[in-house]
Amino acid sequence: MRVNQIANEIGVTADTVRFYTRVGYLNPSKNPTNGYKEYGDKERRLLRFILSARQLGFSVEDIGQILSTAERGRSPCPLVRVLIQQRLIETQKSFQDSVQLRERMTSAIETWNQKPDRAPTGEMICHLIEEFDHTAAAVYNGA
Amino acid sequence: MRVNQIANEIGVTADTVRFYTRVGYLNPSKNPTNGYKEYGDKERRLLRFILSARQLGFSVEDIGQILSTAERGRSPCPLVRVLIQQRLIETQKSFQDSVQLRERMTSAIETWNQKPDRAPTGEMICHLIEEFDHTAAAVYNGA
DNA sequence: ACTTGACCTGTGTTCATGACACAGGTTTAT
DNA sequence: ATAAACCTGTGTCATGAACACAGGTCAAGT
Repeated sequence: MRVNQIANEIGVTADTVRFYTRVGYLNPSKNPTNGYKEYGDKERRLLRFILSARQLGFSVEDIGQILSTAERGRSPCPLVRVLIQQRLIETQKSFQDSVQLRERMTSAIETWNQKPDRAPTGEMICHLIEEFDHTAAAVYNGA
Repeated sequence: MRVNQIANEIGVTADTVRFYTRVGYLNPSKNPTNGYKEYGDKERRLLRFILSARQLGFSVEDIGQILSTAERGRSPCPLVRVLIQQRLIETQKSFQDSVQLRERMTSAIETWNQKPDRAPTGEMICHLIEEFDHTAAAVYNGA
């Protein structure tokens, strides 16, 4: 099985398979006649596992730790339970960041509907952006 | 004004100031005796503008376009109105991604509370992750 | 046997946005 | 003068792949 075959079978791009190979999580054998990498059952199982873990928000490095724990025959489950808590916190944060950014953006768009375009001056580059920031700061300060 | 002074005054790190200098948005003069960069009023205004725009979700490249439009004396406002719509779409997407990931994560954590740790086998690396993925796929398929 | 063209491969590079490392210069205190 | 503390610019690193590209392979046609 070569890189494109396994990629198609699992439903990812060849570049993704190459990436996980490059970082050492997949260890295909090498066809000596042409140097092509040969992926087998073990790699298929590993790749599926990697994708499942990615779906759950584990980082590529997390997965490396999980895999190497398992390789040593130890249960990776305790580590997995710890790591997902950390990743959940990060996800909450990126969720909150997205919410707040979205609020700022929609608020700006609405405000800008009432405002004209204006050429830049020595003081202002884009009055929409600069004035909105003042407004937002004022709101934030409770003014 | 040197890099740390302007950075402290505006409330960012010196590395951030260096970054915007490197990409050419800030053009400090150079002290010929020691090679240090000298930031002045113009750079302070520019830096503030850059940060305001970043707060609104514009990418660094967006800001480059906005700045170069303004430099040519043209109003950047129409561009700004277009760009923020595009960035808003991306923000919505990252918001949705965060929500869905969070759901998967919390659902996994809850499920895992009922499950024991287990050592890896030839078939399984981490039964928590692999079994959760089956479950999730089944739910998704309406089973 | 040979050639053409289509497809495939591995390796190196790029993306975004700063943070970090580091060798050397500068300022302050002694 | 000297030592310590601090500052500077430049170069590299980080994520998780996607992309570029030179060359290899393989089937079809001649």
